[in-house]
Amino acid sequence: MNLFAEIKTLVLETLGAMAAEGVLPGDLDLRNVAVEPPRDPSHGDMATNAAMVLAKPAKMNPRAIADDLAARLAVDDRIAVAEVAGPGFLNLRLAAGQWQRVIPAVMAAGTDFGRSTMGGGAKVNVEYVSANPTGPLHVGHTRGAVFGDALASLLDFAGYDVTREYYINDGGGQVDVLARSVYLRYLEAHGQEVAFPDGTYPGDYLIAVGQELKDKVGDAYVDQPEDMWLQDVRLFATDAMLTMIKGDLAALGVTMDHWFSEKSLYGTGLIEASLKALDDKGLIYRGTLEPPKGKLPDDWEAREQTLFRSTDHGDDVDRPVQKSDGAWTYFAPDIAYHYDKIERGYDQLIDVFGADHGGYVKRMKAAVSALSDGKVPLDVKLCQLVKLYKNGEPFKMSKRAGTFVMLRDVVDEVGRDVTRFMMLTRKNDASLDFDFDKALEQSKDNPVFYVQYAHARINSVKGKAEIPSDDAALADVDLSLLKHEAELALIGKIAEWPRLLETAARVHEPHRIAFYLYDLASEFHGLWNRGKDVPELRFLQDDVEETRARLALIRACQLVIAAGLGILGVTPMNEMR
RNA sequence: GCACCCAUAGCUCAGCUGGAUAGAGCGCUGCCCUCCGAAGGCAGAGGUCUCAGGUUCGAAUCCUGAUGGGUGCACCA
Repeated sequence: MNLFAEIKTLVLETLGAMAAEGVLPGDLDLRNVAVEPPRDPSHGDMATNAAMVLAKPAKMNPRAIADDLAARLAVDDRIAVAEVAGPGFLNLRLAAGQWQRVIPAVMAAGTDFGRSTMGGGAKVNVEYVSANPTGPLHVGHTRGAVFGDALASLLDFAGYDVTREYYINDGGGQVDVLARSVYLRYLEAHGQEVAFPDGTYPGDYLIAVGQELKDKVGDAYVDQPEDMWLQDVRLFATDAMLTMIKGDLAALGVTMDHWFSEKSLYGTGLIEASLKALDDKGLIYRGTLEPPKGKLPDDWEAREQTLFRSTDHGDDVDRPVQKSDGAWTYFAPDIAYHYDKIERGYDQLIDVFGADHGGYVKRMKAAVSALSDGKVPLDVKLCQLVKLYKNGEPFKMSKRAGTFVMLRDVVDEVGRDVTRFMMLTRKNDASLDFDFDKALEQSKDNPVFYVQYAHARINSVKGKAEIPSDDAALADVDLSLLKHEAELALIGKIAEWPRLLETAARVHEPHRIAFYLYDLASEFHGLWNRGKDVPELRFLQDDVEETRARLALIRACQLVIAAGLGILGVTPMNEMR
């Protein structure tokens, strides 16, 4: 149940009736008509801008429309008062008992309350993480992993058919580097002294892989030429890295539906097919790019290449798909990969990248637009970097010194739930400060704790109640007993959930859920605190019926918290002592 | 030089795709804490939403330009 949607439907139907009677023109665009909570509660329960939005196209005075609409809406049982304010706002006050209806609706739906059909089962592919298979995941990947995973869950909750996907960059030169690095560790396992020249990965995590390679092949590759072992070691090493990455993701609670290998694009004709699809649209040509403006790279020289006319689809310059020696650029397999996604029948594509990949957004969108004839939208979400702190002091990390903070380090330190929630306490395109100490602090300034605490506290109250407090026992409470302004404020917040969820899903912003949960928890704690000064507001009363009504209220609150945390991938806590 | 992202309270940030008197936490000031969980509570001060134009009934939100910060910019993945 979504009260806002219900009332909006009522408004739209009423406008339709007015059009049918000739009071309003028949061909009005109603898409901008909104029914929203007013910023100032004294304005009523809901407000609609209908009269103001329609005044101009209808060539009518907004107040005239509003007056007529108000009179008609007031007839409905659910509306107590409809009054025109300001230039033509229509403020609605709902009849007694309307808000309270949300509570049995939550109780009946449980943590499925707020599930939406807005997605209509449309197929959406969310690609995230996609880190190179050359080492364990670090903090930067962690944010992308949490963001992508929560976004996928959010879309699922909103009625989309979601696929979570990881693109394995196992086709390029960096896996050769990985293989050589593992080979050095392999020699080391055989007792040789080795040095790690520039362009190899010196990380300790490869020691075990070198040992495993030794266990598998013995000394067969020792002192052998590279072309004899490279191919096999490459396979062995990327497998080991993928196992490691999957383990890292599992520690975060992330499970992919599909792992797509870049390597699988080669030799299968997929790259050729995707480029032919572009060629058939006249978007591939041989040409020479203009040198970039500003300062030229020292070794710049004009070269004829095979180019994709991405400027036809919104890019700034055309992009090479083939190097001058005929080999593919990295962009070519990316085109083929997205071509494959389109061919697999997705209605929408979402890519989650690190902010440092912002430069590729336009060309990827151009490719998808061209390949799908503009039919499949691609949304690219960029995640800004995470700055680590400890005790308020910046926690330095340096790639050079190898003191990179890994996903495992974070999860081991603060736990999966805290990691996930904290990663969503900021909009994806804003950088995020992550303080190891604050993340574990049990106080109001720690949003994870504050939300979890609300959930646990509700459990505590239920335990203290001396009457049955399970959901079945609370199914028939007298909701008219919930009438205090502080109780109605909590009910109102609960009622916002379905609406908030759809907004978050529409704009692909899971952080809105984290902020909402904080607000909801805050509303609950506020009601609790009111009970200090106003004993009649305490949840447990001598009067059984009053107690039951309040238990139902806070149970509904608890269920929405659990539903929201579920989307974020955070486990609700029943006890935090 | 170009593109993208960002600019909101002293600090860190929200702001429901254009709505009414711009919000929260921290910090600050004052009061309160024998009470269902005080790992606090209540109240208050604090803003030309970077600047200048524009669009309209109405702009923190959309457009243009400027300033300041971040990121990326021919065959590297």
